[in-house]
Parts: sequence; C-alpha cells; structure tokens
Amino acid sequence: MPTDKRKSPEDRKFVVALSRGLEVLRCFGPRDRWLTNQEMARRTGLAKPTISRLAYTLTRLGHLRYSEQLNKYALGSAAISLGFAALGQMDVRRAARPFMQELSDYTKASVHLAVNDQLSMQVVDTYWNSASFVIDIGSRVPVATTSLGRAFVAALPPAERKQILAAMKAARPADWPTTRRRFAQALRDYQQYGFCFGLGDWRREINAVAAPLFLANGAGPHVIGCSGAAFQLEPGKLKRDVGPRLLALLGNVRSALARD
Amino acid sequence: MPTDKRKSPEDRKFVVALSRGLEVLRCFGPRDRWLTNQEMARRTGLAKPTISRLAYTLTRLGHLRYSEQLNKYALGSAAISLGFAALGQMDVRRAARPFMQELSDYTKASVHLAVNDQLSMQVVDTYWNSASFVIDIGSRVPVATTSLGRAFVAALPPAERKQILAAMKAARPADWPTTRRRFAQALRDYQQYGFCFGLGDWRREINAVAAPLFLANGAGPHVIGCSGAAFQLEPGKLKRDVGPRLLALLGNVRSALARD
DNA sequence: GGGCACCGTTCCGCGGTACGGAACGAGGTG
DNA sequence: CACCTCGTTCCGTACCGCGGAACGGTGCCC
Repeated sequence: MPTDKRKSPEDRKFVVALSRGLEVLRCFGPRDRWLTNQEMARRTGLAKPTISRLAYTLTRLGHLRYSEQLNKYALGSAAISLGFAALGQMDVRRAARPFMQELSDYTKASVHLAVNDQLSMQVVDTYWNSASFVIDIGSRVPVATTSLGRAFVAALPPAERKQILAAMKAARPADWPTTRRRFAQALRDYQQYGFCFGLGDWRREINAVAAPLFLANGAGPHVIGCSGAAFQLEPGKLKRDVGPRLLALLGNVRSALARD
Repeated sequence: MPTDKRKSPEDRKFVVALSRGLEVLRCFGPRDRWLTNQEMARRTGLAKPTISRLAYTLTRLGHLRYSEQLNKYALGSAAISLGFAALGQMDVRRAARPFMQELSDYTKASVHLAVNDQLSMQVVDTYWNSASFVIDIGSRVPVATTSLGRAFVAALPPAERKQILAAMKAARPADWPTTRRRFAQALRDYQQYGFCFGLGDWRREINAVAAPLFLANGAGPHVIGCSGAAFQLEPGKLKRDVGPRLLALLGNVRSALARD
C-alpha cells in the first residue's frame, strides 16, 4: 500500500526486485526485532519463495542476519551503517545542536529534530534535560497525531500535502474525520504563527510545538519540535514563549548553515 | 571487491538486482554527499544505464533524492529511517549508556560503541566530556588502523578473521606487511589482556583501547572503546587502568542485558 | 555561433534471471 | 506414526533487467 510497487503503465526504469528487497527491510518496525519468513511474506504480500531469496541475498550482504535456532531474521549491521552514512551528511544536525541544547535548557523539556518517512516522523536527534520525558534518537512517531508531523505536512507544497493526507486516509479510514479536522487547524496555526501544536493527542499529558526548516539542498523539510509534560508546557506558554523561541532557533540554524 | 557480487557457481537464490541497488547506496561515503550517475558507475563498476535505472528506483522509494540543478543524487530520508529502525533494536546501546558515560567521566576521554561493516567500524554511540576529541555518532573509522577494528577482528572466529584480513590485503596491498604485523600483535594483546590498542596509527597523538562484546542474539561482536589525546592516555595507563575498567564496563553491560 | 566534448537518459532486442506453484524436508504435536 | 506448519529447493516459463548504441541537453572553447 505505501508505495505502489506495481509499476505504472509503462515504467521500464523501475527495478522491481530492488524495490521488493527494500520493502522487506522496511517491514522491520521498532516493535518487531525478529521476523519469520512467513511474517515478511504477509507484510509485503510477496510469495514465500520470493521472500526466501530476497532474505538470503540481504543476509549475504549484511543487511539482515539470521538466527539458526529461531529460524528468524533481524536487521543486520549493514542496515545500521547505511542509515548512519546518511546521518553523517546531515549538517543541519551539527548546526542545530547548540541551539537545540539551549532551548532544551531553557524549557526543561525535550527538543527533537526529525525527518519524514512515509507516515512516520523519524527522530534523528534529541536533547533533554530533566529525565522527565525522553524520545530517544531512532524513535518514530506518527505524522498524524504529533506536532512534528503536522509541521511537516503544513510545510509541504499543496500537491504533496494532498498525497500524504490521502495516504493517511487510506491507512486509517476510521480516524479520518478527526485527522482531517486536526490538519485543517494545523494549517491555520502554521499560517498564523509559523508553528504547529500537539496537545495531548499523541500521548495524553504531553504537549508540543514544532516548526519546519527548509534547506537549500532539495531535501524535504526537516522539523524541529519541543515537547514535554502538559502541566509544564501549557498551550499559552507554547504559543507565546516556546513557539517564538523555536522560530528564533530556526533562524539561528539557517544562518549557521549559511555561514559555512 | 568487498563482497563477491558475482554469484558463486550455482547460486540461484542470490538476487543480483537487489545486491546492485544496495551497492549503489553503499557508495555514498561520509565524504561525498552528492554523486553523479557517472561516479556511481565508476565506483560500482556497473554500466551507466543500469545505474540510471537503479537510481531512479531508489529515488522513487525515497532512499535517494535527486537535485535537478546539480544532476546529482544524495541519500534520502528513507535510508536514514532504515538505519534508525535497526538502531532502535540495539538494546546494547541503551544498556551500555550509563556505563559508557561513567567511563568517559572518569577518563575525560571519549567512549565509543561501534559495529562492523565491511572494512569500517561504524560508530553508533559516543560519549565525551571535555570537548577535546570527538568522533560523532555516524562516523566510520577503518578496521585496519584503529583499536575498535582490531578488537573486532581479534574477537572473530578464525575463519571469518581470515576472510576479513584477506579483504584488507586485497584493498590495500601496499600496507599489508604493516597491517599483518599489527594484527598479529593485536591478537596477542587480546589473548593476554582482553583488549586491543591503537597507539597513534590511525591519527597521530590519539591513543585508544577497545574490547569486544559478545551478545546472545547472534549478531557479530560489538566493540566498545575509549580514545583520547596521547599525552592523556599513555600506553601504561591504557593497559593498567583504562583497559581493565573497560572490561568491567563490558561485564556491567552484560549483566544489565541479562537482567531484562 | 558553430562545433565539440561530455554526461545522463532512453531505446530496444537478447539472454538469462527472478518468479511462484508444487514438491520436498524438517520440526513440532496430539 | 500420521498430521500439520513452515521454510527451502526445484524447475520451466514469462518477462525483467542488461548494456551497446543512439539521442538530447548543457557547457566550453576556439
């Protein structure tokens, strides 16, 4: 469902075997460390022998590893390594570090840097102070219900925004009415303030603000957000204090990036 | 060269297209953010049209992104996301955190957690105190010349050790005599002390110790190491103070992992 | 501005590769 | 011991990916 693996009308450029292999890697969520052949087949919709071959190939390349006793596969170190190669090239991360740390110090809450992947926001950097509430590096949070996701969607050009909203509708039809309303609000917030809110709808008692950061390098927008206990970050404070500081932070990051 | 992409005698299970696609992703090192079609072709040894198709596929899947004005490709957010999914499942990382922090506090040097990938060690977690010397998360260091790499190789079962040494010989024939000698020494160090040294041969004025950590989950050995300025970490101190503390750290991590 | 060199994409026919239904083998269970 | 489940292997065929060659675009130099 996520991407239409079926090649469009006459797409001879699309290499199906590669796409399928990556789809296999993708079915390892944070939840499931070990997957059986069968489970991968179910998730990807591919035939068992196909999975068997792809998994074999991925194992030989180090992207998966195999447990003899469990007869199950898990992600291997090559997969890690691949992601980190990508991470090392994110100079935003380096540039944003001191400012994120500073905001975290000021708010006593956690500050996150995230990028989008499918219907999740992938947290690639985190700062926190009191050990109150921690999303670690590597966590993924849903686009639909978090300030990070809303800021991302709000920042998207209309065409792409439509696409991702459609994907969300398809993924969770039951939640769509709520989702739709929340994103409409998020869009208004973004236009009015420059940032979006998440007030207890991802996790109760957690409030957050987030704002997008556009870079010159042609990547999708990155998002920086600040989240913490609801009693500590009431909506008023987010709107009048934390949000504006977040925008200032983004400005600082942009000029730090422009400098070098 | 790294892995023999050419299928062995009669390996009908190996999916070449998938392997090639991943090889394309692999050619993005920390150094090179943007690669042209041609450069990828050169590095992988594949024909231009092949690269073109693979890159197209990877771009559609979000693992690469394309700059219209540069006519170049860079790693995309899906690649990041993939790596982090793997990272999130490394509970070693969570378990080791407090102990690594502690060792870093004590030595005033940096402490690293790394996994192996091909001929590099991939640093997946870092702690440091004084801002003296920092290898960030995401860095890669060579197996050949670092304590991290030596500890990894020394910990390998003989058959695999032979393989990786052969790969290193093939990659840098000129350095082989030195490399060979150094690894022989590393092996002795490992047998005698349980850890290996890196004394200025990766970067001058940097000394380090590292030791492997075996886990029950069937993954290759992880490695934890401590590195810092040579004048601060003289060989004697590494051998008598830091090294033994490193071994204690490993013990703590193991029992922390066994607990839950 | 014309010519040239270079690079990336597209074309297209062939070769062989990846596909998946069916058979096989291995554990586990009643 | 028969039965079930799950993963791998077998194998013929369809068709997918391959790469040499042609094409179009861009920048450079004379």
